[in-house]
Amino acid sequence: MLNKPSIPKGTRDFLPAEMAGRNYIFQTITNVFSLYGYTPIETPAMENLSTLLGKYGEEGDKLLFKILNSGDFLSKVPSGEYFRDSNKLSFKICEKGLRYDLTVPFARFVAQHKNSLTFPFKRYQIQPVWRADRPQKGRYREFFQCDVDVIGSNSLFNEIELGQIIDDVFTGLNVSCDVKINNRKILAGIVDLVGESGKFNQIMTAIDKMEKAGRENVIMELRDKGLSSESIEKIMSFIGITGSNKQKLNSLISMLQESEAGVKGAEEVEFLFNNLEKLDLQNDFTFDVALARGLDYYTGTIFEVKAKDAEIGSICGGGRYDNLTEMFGLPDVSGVGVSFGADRIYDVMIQLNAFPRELLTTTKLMFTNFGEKEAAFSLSVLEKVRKAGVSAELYPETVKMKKQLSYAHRRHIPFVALVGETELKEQLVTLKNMETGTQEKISPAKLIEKLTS
RNA sequence: GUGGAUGUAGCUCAGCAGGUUAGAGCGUCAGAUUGUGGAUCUGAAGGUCGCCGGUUCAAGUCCGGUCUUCCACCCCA
Repeated sequence: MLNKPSIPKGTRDFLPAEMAGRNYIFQTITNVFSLYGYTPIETPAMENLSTLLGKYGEEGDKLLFKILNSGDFLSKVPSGEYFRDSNKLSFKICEKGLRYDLTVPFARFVAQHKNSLTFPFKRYQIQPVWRADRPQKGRYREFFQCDVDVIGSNSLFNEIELGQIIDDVFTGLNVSCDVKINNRKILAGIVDLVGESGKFNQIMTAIDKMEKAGRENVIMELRDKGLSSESIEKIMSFIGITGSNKQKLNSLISMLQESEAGVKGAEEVEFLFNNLEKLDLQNDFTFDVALARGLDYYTGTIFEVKAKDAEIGSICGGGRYDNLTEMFGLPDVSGVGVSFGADRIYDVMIQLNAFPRELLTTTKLMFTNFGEKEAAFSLSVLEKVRKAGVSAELYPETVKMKKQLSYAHRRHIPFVALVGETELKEQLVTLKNMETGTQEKISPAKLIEKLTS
């Protein structure tokens, strides 16, 4: 029995119409990346599991796709306990995994190739990543990330540049966004002042839900995690701060006086905003104390971008990581970068109808096919048209005009050249404008002139 | 990973309390004096009712399982 063809949960095929949109996004993004001097790299789809594990937090480890060892993978596993714990067993029989993001493989790449790189190293990387998450709208198991990172520089000018890149990309894509910025040092300072440093990660994931779940739920979650009422109240007084970016920063700096890290973080954010303000940015940049982000490796600035007019999670996110390459044997190299989620950006742009109409057009001119002799003449004109840089094609079969024109119509081909018996005799073509419906009989030279002007 | 929904023609959905040939709209294809699309009219094709199993004389309709998609949680692009 033949089963219906299918693909794994959370993966997708892309039709030509979808690829047009996706490539438009990739092109816009790469153009911006190279405009700022970033160069591309690629890394393998799979990494050694040891490279991936322990970088994304407990939750992240669970979401890694593991790859079963080849050959007789059970032969080396001691019998007994391993066969009662599938999680434990999985690490025994899987040495490789699919990458979960592009940042960790990048850190590995930098540590591995440090001698061939020039620092500060600016790279971009556009490749798919995989997460064994349960799929939902805007959440896939295979999706593309477009990463830009600078590594080997502590300067906050890198952060400013990333802010500009974010602004340029989304302006170019015609999607208006809220760009939220915070700094992990501020959060560390807060947790420190509260005296709950041991619960840093737990507190992070709780307060990250401020916007989505609301104040009450965050308080409840913190209580569930064993924080005292005083601690909770103190935390809430920090993350509940309101006002303009400047006002929030000012009050925060005074509240954080006792924490060196906290003040440092606030000053970094202040520096960032002071500089961003001077730039001509199209999107909204706001300082959000409740922005935490789940990934373990962030240590400084963190970014998160949401589309203003669409219901979907974040479409871009990132931050600074001071110790990631250290895990691969290269200490004291700080990096910062952001990742654009191409698939979600695509979904947003579909929702907002933000794709330019011309995307649908692949061929500008189609020659109709009236018969062998006429088509042969069309072929000679076609050659010249293409040499002039106009994408054009000949309808391959001699079928009814109705069918040929309807084909052109459906493919959004804007011009059709009708070459029939009379045109062949006169060595002319009838150029039809498919939008207005008007047509005129002109020479091949004139045709090219019209289409290239 | 936890909890909850969904699944009927290419698409969006109907299908009355289980009962004979499963419907509509849109789309597709073919025609409306043989060189003209997007409008109209006529007609046609197209469905293992997600899949497997069970209950029943009888299941798209009930039950169980499974897969998919979606929603919440978790987390994130």
